[in-house]
Order: sequence, then structure tokens, then C-alpha cells
Amino acid sequence: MGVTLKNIASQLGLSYTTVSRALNNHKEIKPSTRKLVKETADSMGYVPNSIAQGLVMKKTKTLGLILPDITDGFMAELAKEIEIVSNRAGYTIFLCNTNWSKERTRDYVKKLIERRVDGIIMIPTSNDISFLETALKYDTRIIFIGSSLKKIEVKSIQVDNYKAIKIAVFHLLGKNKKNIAYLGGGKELFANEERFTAFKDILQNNSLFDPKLVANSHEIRKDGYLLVEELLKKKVKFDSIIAFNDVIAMGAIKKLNELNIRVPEDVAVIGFDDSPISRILGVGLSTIKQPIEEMAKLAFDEVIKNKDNKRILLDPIFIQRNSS
Amino acid sequence: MGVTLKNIASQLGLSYTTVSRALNNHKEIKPSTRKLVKETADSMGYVPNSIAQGLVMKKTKTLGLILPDITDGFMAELAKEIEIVSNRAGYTIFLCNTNWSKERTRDYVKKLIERRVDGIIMIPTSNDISFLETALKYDTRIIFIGSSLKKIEVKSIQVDNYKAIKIAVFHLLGKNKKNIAYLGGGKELFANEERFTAFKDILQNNSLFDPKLVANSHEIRKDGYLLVEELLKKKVKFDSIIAFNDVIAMGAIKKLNELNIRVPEDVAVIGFDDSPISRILGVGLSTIKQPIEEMAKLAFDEVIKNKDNKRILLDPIFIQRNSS
DNA sequence: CTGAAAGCGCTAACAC
DNA sequence: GTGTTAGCGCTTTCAG
Repeated sequence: MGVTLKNIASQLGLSYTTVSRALNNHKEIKPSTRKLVKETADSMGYVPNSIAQGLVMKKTKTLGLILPDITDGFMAELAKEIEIVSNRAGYTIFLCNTNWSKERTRDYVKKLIERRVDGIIMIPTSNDISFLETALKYDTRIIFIGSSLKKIEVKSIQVDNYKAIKIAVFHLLGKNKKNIAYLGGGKELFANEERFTAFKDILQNNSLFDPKLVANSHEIRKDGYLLVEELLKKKVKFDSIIAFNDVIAMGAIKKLNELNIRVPEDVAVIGFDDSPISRILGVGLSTIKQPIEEMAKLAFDEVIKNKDNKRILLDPIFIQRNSS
Repeated sequence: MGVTLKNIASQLGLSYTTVSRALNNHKEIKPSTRKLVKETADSMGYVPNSIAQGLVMKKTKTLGLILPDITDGFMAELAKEIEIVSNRAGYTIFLCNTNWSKERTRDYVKKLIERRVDGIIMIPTSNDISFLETALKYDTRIIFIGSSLKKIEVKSIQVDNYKAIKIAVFHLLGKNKKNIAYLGGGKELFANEERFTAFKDILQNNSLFDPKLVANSHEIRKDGYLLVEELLKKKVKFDSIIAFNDVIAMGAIKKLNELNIRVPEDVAVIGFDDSPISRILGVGLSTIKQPIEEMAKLAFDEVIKNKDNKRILLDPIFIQRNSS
């Protein structure tokens, strides 16, 4: 089923090695035969079998992309950029959506090793790295993106969350906002933990941290609307909000609007990611942008080309709009 | 590099055929050896090579998913659902983001055939189906999802766009809205053409169609905000809008709000897709939901199991909120 | 129940 | 320049 090298060879009365070489542009082939081979291959509708190629070359030119939720704006954007650089280099990527499940993450790593991908790019949701050893054995490089693992030295690339939160906090302090609340995005996402830890640390250093001003949602995708309600129930004053991402920030603003609390006069709001929604909608949302394109490019280069386990931190970009 | 069947076999003093059979749960194997084999395979950290398996079995258990833009809400949702059903059945999917390019679409089909995927699920952006023949030859099934191709009999699955627009139009007529505008989503997307054609046809049947009431954006992702501006420049009256999707609808609403045009009293708005944003945001957006989960499930079943080229039409679901 | 051998489609020494 | 041969890691006849 389908044309093979052998078919072309016998059609032409050549050995299939010669055909292979001609198709792969080896220099030792006579130009005329190369031309002939290529033309008949074309006319016969030949499509090389990269499965067979992969078996002998021990490179599949495939990459695994493991992430919790492709419908999340940031992750989709990241996936898109990774796809672009990968495709440009001849790599195709497997989309592995874990739906935040540690089990599915583990299963996918196994499956990707089975498929002998050349590398795995992963937004982690679990500190379980039992698979790293296996991956190493089968020469599958892994890079963690978006956030790193705690206490384990792995190859990773992410925005500097500490720096990001620091910029946001000092921006708010500069506006004389001293009661800053944090609206978190779910424990499963390590980036959230990093940002919250930074938030707590920076505020404590300025003697401003109040645990009541934190609504760190336990559910996934619990939106900002509900988190503001939670905050209000606690009867603490807050004059500003730093949200884990733009979706949460927008939900928060919706609630504030409904309550006739002015943004940013009464409560300033800063999001994270610079999602399209922060521009499409009425409010111009102040936000912290991650250099997604650069992250994607570096992630690809690192996972394909570099062997060492360095950790790369990228600078965040603060974008001020009307909400702060 | 990495454990193979042979390694396990020689470790155990068995032939690698036996090891293969044990690992694949063939019944002719003595339970005790099966157990032994499995245990040592485990302890040696064996991971089967699906590349080699694919070569001999002529099935890769992989699927290609070709779509224009994974950051689009509807497509991401679709990708997620397709991933779920595929994964459940042991299939892994290649993510192929074409960025609306016909060339990249064609290239990806070729690449997917090279990788010998068992099937391709594709949101089409071009009527070029020159690759269909090649795909057939290599036993790669293709299904078109979200919209079909014009005048060519192919396997496809989509929501019934005609029915959808009809529901929307009659809903608006029921509210005594007779000057209905259509805000389109770019020519590249066939679904847009289908919806617009339906719109035109239905309105013409009621002697209500006015070409001036159409802002069918030529650029991709041109948002509703700008499209409403375009409409206003033409100085035609309109009392309602049907948008290609929710993002465009939300952009339109933003503009209307800025101009103090009341929604839905002055202008009613209906979107398409029931994107999360239509719920997160202030306005409750009336919208037409596509049965994405069902689409994904059927697409997978059809592309893997069924051979015929039937065209499946699914019923849309109208969701009324505050904007109409 | 287990083993030997062939072959999937291809690349890469090694000959000539 | 081209052909011969081996082998990538696996499944599947066919024997025993």
C-alpha cells in the first residue's frame, strides 16, 4: 500500500540504495540519475516513510508538548509559538493535554518515549520526576517551561516571576496603594505558587503582607469574579489586586463594576499574560507580559541542541493600561 | 541506548519472540514466564519502541490535527476534545497549526503522510484537495471538521450553519428586529462563508437583505470593534447584529457601549460558539453553541473506523442571554 | 508453549 | 557512481 523505494528502484532498474541516495541529495550520485529518480518518484506519488527512517536514524524529528489545558490563552499562545519554531526546523509536535492530571502527565511521558520523540517540552503540574531517568536512558531530552520544579535541577525556561511581581507591587505602591490583594490561579500550577511566594515575600519585606488579602483558589479556573466575593466576605480593606492571570483579573473587574467600585480609583487591578481579551474588552487591563515568542524559541533550541540542565529566567514586561 | 526486546531476552535466556509475546499478552505463553518477562522488563526500565511497531504493523496510532489557529477559542476547545477521545483510544495527535496558510496546510498533509498517521482531522481553509489522492494511496483517512469543502464529496462533520443562522434570524425577527447586520470572520474560513451565505439567503427570502448591512472582514481576526465602525460609516440603520463568533460579537458590543448604544434595546447582538469569554464578561452574550464534544467524538470515530465519505450535520444550540 | 527466520522501509558502511 | 549487505526493533508466520 503506497509506493516504496523498492518500487521506484525496480521501475528504473536501479538498486534502491541509489534511489535513496538520489532522493536524499547525496553528492556521489550522477546528476542525470538524480533527476531521473526524483521525477519518477514524483510521478509515482512517492512519500518517504519517516517511520522507517526514524527506526534506522534514531531520530524522529518529533517533539512532545505536554501542558495542562490548551484552551488556556497563555498555553495556546505558547503552543502556537513552539509549533512555529519546530515546524521551521522540520519537527512535528505531539499535543498532550493533561487536563491538570498528574496521572495523564506521567502516562504521556511514557507514551512519548515509546514514540521516541527527540524531546519533550512540558508545563509541569507535579513534582513527580520519576520518569526523568527513563527519558534519559532513551535519549529523550525534557525541558520545563513556564515554571520550574522545586529543589530539582532540571532544564527549564520561564519568566522571572519574582521580578514580575516585584514590578507590579512597586507600581502599586507608587500609586499609594498599600492594601494589595492577590488572586491566585490554582495550586496545580507551579507558576502560581512562584508568584504567590514572591508576592508574600515582597510584601513581608515591606511589612504589608496580610494573609486575609489572599484568595488563592483551590479549584482550577475558579474565576476572579468569585475570588473578589471571597475577599469581600472577609471584610478586609483592599485598594488593589494582583491577579494570577488576565482572565482572573477580568473576572475581578466584572465584579467590581457590578458593585460600583471604581477601577482603578478605588481598586487598581493588574493581570498577567497580556491575553487578547485584555485588549478586546472595554477596560484596558494593566498586565505583565511574558516574552512568549522568546520562550518558545529558546525552549526548542535548548531541548534539541543543548545537553546541560541550565535554568533560564526571562524578563517580564509590564504594560500599563487603564486599570492601574 | 535504551533497553530492547533482545536485551530482555538474552538476560532471561529466552528468544525475543517469546518476550514480545509475553509483553503483548498472547495467550499461548505460560503464565509464569509472562510474569517473569514482565517483571524483568519493568526492572530494566523497558519502553517499547512504537516506531518499530509501527513499521511492521502499518499502524502508528497517531492522528494529525490540522487547524488554522490554536489560539482561537473554538479551535482550542475542539482540539482539547479530540485529544481526549484520541488519548482514550491510545492515539496521540500531531498538532498542525497552519496560521491560515494554504501552503502550510499542504505541507502538513504531506508531512503527516510521511509520518504515516492513521488519519487526519482538518479544519479546512482551502479547496485545494490535490493531496487527497496521495493520502488515499497511503491509507490515510481525512475528515474535514467545522466546515466542509465546496462541490467535492468528502468525509466531513460540522454544525448545520444554515439552521444556526436561521434560528438566530428568526429569534431577532421575533423581537421585531428587521435590520439585521452580519459581521463576518474572514474569507479564509469556510464556516464564515457558509454562515454568510445562509444569512443572505434567509434574509432575501424575507426581502430583508441589504448588502450594506454586511461587514465581512477580509483580514483575519479583525475584531468586531472595527467592523461596527465600518458599518456606521456606511450610514445605514441596523437594530441587530449576527456575528461570526463570540470574539467579534464582544468587540462589537464594546464599540456599541462606547457610543452609548444600548444592547439589546437599540442593537441586539448574537454571537457564535459560546466561548468562555461570553460568560466571564459583563454582558451575557446570546450565542449559538456548537456541540463540540459530539463533533470531536464523531470525527475520531469516523476517521478511524469508517470508510465512506458521508457528510454529517449536527444541530446547533441557541443560548439566549442578555444581549438579545 | 517456545524458537528460528523473514520482513516492515529505510540508511549506511563497505565493496566494486 | 552504483550495488550488496547488514541492521534499526519489532511482529508474525511456520516449525517443533
